[in-house]
Amino acid sequence: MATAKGQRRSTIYDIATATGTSPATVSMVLNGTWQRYRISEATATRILDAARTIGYNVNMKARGLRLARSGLAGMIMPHYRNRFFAGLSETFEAGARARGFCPMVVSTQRKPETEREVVERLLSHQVEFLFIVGVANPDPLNELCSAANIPCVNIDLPGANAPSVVTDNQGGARMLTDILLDKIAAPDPSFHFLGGVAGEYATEERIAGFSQALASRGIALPETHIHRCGYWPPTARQSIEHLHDKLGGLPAGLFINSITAFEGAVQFFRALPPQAFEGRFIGCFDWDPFAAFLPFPVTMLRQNVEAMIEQGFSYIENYRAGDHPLTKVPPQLGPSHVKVPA
Amino acid sequence: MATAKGQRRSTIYDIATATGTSPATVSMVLNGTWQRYRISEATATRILDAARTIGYNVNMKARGLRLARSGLAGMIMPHYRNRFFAGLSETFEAGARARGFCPMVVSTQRKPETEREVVERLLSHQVEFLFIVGVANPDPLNELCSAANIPCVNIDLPGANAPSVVTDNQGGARMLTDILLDKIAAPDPSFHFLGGVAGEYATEERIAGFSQALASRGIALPETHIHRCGYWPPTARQSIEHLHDKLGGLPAGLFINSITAFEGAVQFFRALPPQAFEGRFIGCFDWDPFAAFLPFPVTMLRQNVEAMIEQGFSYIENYRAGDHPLTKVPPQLGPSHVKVPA
DNA sequence: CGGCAACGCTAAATCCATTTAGCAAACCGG
DNA sequence: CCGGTTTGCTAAATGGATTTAGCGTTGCCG
Repeated sequence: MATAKGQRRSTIYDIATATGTSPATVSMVLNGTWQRYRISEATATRILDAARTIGYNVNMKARGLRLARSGLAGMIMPHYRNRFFAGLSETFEAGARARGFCPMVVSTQRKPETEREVVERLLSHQVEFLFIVGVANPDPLNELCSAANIPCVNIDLPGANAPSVVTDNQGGARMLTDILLDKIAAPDPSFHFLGGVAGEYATEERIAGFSQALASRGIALPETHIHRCGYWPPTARQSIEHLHDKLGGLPAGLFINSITAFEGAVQFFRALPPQAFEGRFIGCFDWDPFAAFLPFPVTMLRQNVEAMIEQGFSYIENYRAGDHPLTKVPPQLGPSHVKVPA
Repeated sequence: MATAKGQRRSTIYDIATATGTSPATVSMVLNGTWQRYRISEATATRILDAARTIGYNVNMKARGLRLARSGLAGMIMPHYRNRFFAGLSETFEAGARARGFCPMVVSTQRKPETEREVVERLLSHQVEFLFIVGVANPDPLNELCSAANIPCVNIDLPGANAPSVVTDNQGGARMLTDILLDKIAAPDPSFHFLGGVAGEYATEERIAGFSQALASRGIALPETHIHRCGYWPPTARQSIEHLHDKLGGLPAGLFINSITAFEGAVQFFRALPPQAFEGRFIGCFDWDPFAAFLPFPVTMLRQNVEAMIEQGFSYIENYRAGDHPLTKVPPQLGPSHVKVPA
């Protein structure tokens, strides 16, 4: 890296020399603790002026080393390519800044090896706490944190070894399914579930909620109505296409497990004529501003990003090692639901 | 729970004590430079083992302080709420990691004051270089960097005081307009431009390209066809609504300046019947997977995020103070264009 | 006028990792 | 068996900010 070999960045020693004082005095003045140490106002002003004119900026490396406080707040997450994750990181950043930290958010593309490496890096940079978002298996990462004695919380996917905050997947799925059911006139509608990974926490929780809502209205849910086709859009597309061909049309109710699977479904839907959607109702457990305006009725759930992050900070602030509670935050109806005309 | 000592994090001194060696030896072994310093293999293995069992992790604060190299790569950007910005940060992160840095991306919500504060913070954490993305006025930020002697590049919006990488807005707009023109049968179609801010770099460049494409086919472009209604969706919505009412329908060609303005337009479009779009062609200077599947024909341009970031790194790697080139990266047609049937 | 406090500031230790200079012991050739 | 080299390691300085202990003055009281 061909960094211009110019002049060194200025230090408190430079200021001390320039003002004929000592580094200790400069430090006290710049920290605002000078009154406590009986530095005269004249000296303080002189130092402050000098600092301003040479454009001094603390070296957090040195400061952090001395104080064992880095001022860094860490977060890892899969990516930023949907509103849920984008919202989580922006809310986290705002929260961290409000609390006097510098946020450090790194995306890991859902690769366990990258996740591990990034966590190790963040810990070696001495982040003071860590939010772990959307990680399939947070346990090894939680372990790294507790070995380093750094508080952490899991967001979106829970773990047994750290406090966790997740969306109320089951309750949300029940709510979404009930909304779809309310719209449907047919007596015994066929409902299908699309997307997600077998055995994965969020998927199974949502299937449970979906199933409960159907059961409470006496609607059967054969295992064949559940299509855990993953999250990758092309796979989801293929899956819905197969289903459509088999049924000779769309099912009356379709519950789509995530915005990513929805992206795949939309790619198939656009080939269908408008009447293919008559009497059919689609729900998606996620929200996106454009998806909300597609040419067929979709009810979207928005996960309560703000509440989730707030709860995460609250866990960090009241951190007790060995105590691993789990909070489930209810999702909300997406803006589209409100605006869609009946 | 591999922590031997519950409280403090372990240091090379701990390892030295545990293995009956000196901190210097430990440092050499852990850095892999021990062969060069003639440390015996037996000692090296002993130290490595000890490091592993107590779960040692370098303190980058101390290391960075000594080496004047933090290992941190900084980036600031407005937000992550669209594919362009999300793509920029993910590509940046991958590039930084590939080069051995720990990426530090912070969003600033387009607030100049936050931008300034965040840059100061990143500098005080000694980032080794800084990518400045989508900042209306990068000059004061570039100045902060050069005062701290830290290389920086501007991405998306250029500045006169640092190397800059932007999309070829003018060329891209010309290309997009030409595509729309090719589709239109009418002899003298009316073309409108929607979105963006008067005087803003990208907006004016795109208007210039738009205007050139029209001019080269002899199509008039009165100033009243250009609607710089900002980026906020509700304003864009209102603007397109007014236009529609005035014209008694949509214009033959509509060039929308950004995905955000497009979001507003879509909110209005959905109230229109399908035939309102017959013979009308819409282009958007941005790409989104859902927007690409709306029920009317949209041609979307995808900015070449990968090439932009690569060019940014190349500027950093060949950094020469005082040299401030500008690269314009051509955008590409969004995936939707390819798939849309004629 | 001696003693003590208040005042205004500084020296030096500390945080942890890196690296140069160099020490003691083993070893070798003659 | 002595001078010289090699081997294997350590002491100590360094980087920048913080903080405790303390030093020299002046001012005040008795």
